[in-house]
Amino acid sequence: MVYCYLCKGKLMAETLKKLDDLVALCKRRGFIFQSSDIYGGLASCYDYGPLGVELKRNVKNAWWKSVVQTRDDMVGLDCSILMHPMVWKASGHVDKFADLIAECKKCNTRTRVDHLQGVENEETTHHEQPEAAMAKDGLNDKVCPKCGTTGQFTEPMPFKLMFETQMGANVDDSMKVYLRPETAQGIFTNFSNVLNTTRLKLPFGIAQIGKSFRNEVTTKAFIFRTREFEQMEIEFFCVPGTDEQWWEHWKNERMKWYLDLGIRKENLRFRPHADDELAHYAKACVDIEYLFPFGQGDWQELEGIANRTDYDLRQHQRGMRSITKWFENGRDTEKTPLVDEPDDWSKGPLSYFDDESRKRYIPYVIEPSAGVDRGMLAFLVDAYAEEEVRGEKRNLLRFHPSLAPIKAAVFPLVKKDGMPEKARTIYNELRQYFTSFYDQKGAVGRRYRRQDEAGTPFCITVDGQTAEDNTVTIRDRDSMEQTRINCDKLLGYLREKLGI
RNA sequence: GCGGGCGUAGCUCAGUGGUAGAGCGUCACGUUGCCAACGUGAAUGUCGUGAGUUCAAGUCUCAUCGCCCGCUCCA
Repeated sequence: MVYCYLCKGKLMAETLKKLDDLVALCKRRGFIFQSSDIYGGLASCYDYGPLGVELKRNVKNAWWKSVVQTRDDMVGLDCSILMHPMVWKASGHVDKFADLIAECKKCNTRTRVDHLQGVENEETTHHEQPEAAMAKDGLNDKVCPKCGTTGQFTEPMPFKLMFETQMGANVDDSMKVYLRPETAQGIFTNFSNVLNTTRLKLPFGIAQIGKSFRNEVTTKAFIFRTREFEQMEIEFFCVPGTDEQWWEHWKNERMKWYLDLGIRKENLRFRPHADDELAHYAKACVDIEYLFPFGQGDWQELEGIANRTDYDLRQHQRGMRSITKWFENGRDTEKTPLVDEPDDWSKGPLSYFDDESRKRYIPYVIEPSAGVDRGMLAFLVDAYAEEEVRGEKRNLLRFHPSLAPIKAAVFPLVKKDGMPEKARTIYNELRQYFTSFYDQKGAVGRRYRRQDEAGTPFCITVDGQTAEDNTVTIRDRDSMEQTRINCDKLLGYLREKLGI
């Protein structure tokens, strides 16, 4: 009858059927608000409210603890959002994030030019030659994937997928810079810094959590795909040849993380990328997907685990050597080509010297890259439940204790006989160890239900018996059952149950 | 960007050209003896925004912003 996040016991209650119900709850309880709400909102931007910010922080902390604090082979990093524009040239984003899109005049469907199927040639519309792709003639033999009409396309138009801004207050003398479209590149550019300061040896990884920005063509479904979003990324550097086993390692580690935090197994799956779907840098990639309640139910990516090989470090070696060219081109990043890779690239400035094999090489990289916001959405969706209790509906969020925004709420049963004072004393002690909440207003039943909707695992109630034997009741969110415990043992009991 | 739906109190929604509403929630006081109790009272509205038509617009028209669904897109 009772669902248990530890044993994955059967869930009797109704789960979330449509996103709307969750959106309403998020607003009602202060998890997530529309950005700039009083101005009519700004599309696909969201703000995290009092409960949401706690949940989001808990998600990030759980990740950090899992991949950094409890491992010997991982360290953390926090890079700036603005980076040297040539970073994005080297990574390929400046070129690849300027997609060309053409619109079918017949059905108004927009399609990426390089995705259009034609009669012949496969690479003519590749990004390296935007001018060639721009030629409208090149689309005359292309077929619209929607309506099947041939050659009825508008001029290809470039889509800028990176946010641009200027650095320097003097507009005439300012430089175009980009808001990072991923946190990964900050890790690559600090690879040698970390190597030189930590005495780490391969294999080791660097983790980072932070905001990234992408001008997505379309956004989707509440906080699932937004243009400003937060990432949790790992770049795990390993000896070439061991990359496949480390890829397997991280695949399993990351899936386990979601399961350990209470997401139901049947709502998670791996989805390997097909060869033609792989990004330009990747040798292999698998997504961890969650069954979201968009529409009729939709498997969508939570996280991708990619084998990036030695692509990025090699690219940055080229980028480093292209800086002179960049100055010569008047700091025009788009017009500065990367210099060619020398023959001895494996001994370059971002290479690694292996003491055991006495060899120098560029490490391979496994990248588990997760979206904080969409992960949070998955935790919310999976925790959402509606139950019927004595003919009344009970809404609750069955968060794993370590994710719950509030760990414990403390109530006096009624507002008299010294109960509020005792309850406050308990509250003041608990709040030093974890987020706690005090409430004395209205009927105790109502207070319990309010905490159910916030996902608070435990409610502690001071009642008439407390004055006699110093015991209080602990009410469990999921089972609604109460147990009595001595106040002296309360903190220890809760810390054990909460894993804190 | 296309097509469909929607936007009225914190939430869910009613209101088809003539005084801005309900339920729930919130707050105060009273009551209280463990699951959204009860009584009394109270606060809360740019009717998404801006124009237009009209004696009169939440209601009709146009534009615009936002959300949901389906496409498209998601290196």
